[in-house]
Amino acid sequence: MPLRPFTLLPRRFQIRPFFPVDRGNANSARRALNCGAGEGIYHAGANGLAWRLTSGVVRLDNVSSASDASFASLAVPGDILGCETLLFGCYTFSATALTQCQLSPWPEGAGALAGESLLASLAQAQQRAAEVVALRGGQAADRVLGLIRLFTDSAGQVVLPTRQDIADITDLRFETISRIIKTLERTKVLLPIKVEGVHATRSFRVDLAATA
Amino acid sequence: MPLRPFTLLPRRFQIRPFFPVDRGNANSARRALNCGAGEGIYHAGANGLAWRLTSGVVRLDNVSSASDASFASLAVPGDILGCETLLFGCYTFSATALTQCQLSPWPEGAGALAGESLLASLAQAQQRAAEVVALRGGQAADRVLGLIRLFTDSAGQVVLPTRQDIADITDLRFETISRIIKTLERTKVLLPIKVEGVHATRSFRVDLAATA
DNA sequence: CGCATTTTTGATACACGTCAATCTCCGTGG
DNA sequence: CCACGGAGATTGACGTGTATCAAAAATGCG
Repeated sequence: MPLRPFTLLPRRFQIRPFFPVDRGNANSARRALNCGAGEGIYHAGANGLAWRLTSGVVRLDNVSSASDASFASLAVPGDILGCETLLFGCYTFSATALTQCQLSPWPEGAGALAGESLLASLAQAQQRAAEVVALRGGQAADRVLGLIRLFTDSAGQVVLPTRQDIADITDLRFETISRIIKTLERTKVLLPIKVEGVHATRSFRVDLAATA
Repeated sequence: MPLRPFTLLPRRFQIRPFFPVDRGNANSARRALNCGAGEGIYHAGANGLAWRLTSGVVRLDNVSSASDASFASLAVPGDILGCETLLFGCYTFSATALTQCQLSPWPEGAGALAGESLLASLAQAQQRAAEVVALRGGQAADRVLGLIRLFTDSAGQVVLPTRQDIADITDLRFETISRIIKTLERTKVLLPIKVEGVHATRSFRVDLAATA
């Protein structure tokens, strides 16, 4: 029984993202996909294509019961999402865009499944695993800084996901995240900036040198 | 400057495992490899073969400076280790056997690098990442139970790594691990058993039903 | 047996969790 | 254009699960 996009439950008890979108036709057309922050991309148990993430950051969740989701991993540009669907016919995890995202169907071409390309993806997946593990160890402030580093673009700007998403990734509480980010603002590590279409509390200019 | 196997430093500040073994010749022969618990398999920055783990559990570490190692990930039977060496010419992580381990050179055959097999390894790597992430979230006791579940064989017996290794994996302190395991013994979840060649405090019969 | 390593246990401290109130942002409709 | 309402963010007061420090007890090896 699907819930409507907006429910009475606090966010952390909601069925994670809203998945009203039926991409059935779009999928079979093998077109690139654009997702806004917070949007669901696919749901565990469903079937569909595998994707390569070309921009943005995606959150993957284990979905045990229908109404419960727990953070499993992250994907950043270059990573492959949902490749298990090619083997098992359905997705193992649910995927949600944490920032504006672009995805393209994978594998890209006829010969793409062979050799080097796939090997590189495997190495990249193992690298990613280590990075995500690192976001869940050590002092709270260091975890948040690690996540900020992961989300910051080459121009030194960052669009963060909600405090609750950051909390899920780092295994902290959203109140703790809020306190840490406010402290980073006060110490000039984060400078709030205005970005079109993004919640005012989530976009910053980053000065990681100020952490030292 | 390599340290001798036994140093004055407490274990958690040591260069993680001892890597005196030069496997150069054995490697080029592409023979299967056996490792005892605690033994180093390969070291970050070195070059060598990629491996498929056929039995046991392996710990992977990020090695930043020469004398510092931080937990990065786990590998269990079926997982592929060090595949990045085929691309970059050297290992990204250091690998250490947490239990008795068997490894065989990878890829196994001429055609093994193609298609399904590699795809399955990629899916498996992503699955593993989610499991390791789960070991670093939630209450301390639940993390340890999750790790015990991961190490328990089909016969319901388990050989755990040292308290310090468990602590590194779960991002807890070894004193905390010790307390939790002792409590599990007292509540009959873990029943100490004697296993040949294994430290007495590390082998148990497991009764996970007793946790409920 | 004696010593190094690992584990256990106790006392105490603190980082983060919990609960609850308030505030800010932003979309919606009068 | 402004009032309204809901989601998310902030802040404070207080509690607690683990960390920390220290010392003793087990285990295994030479």
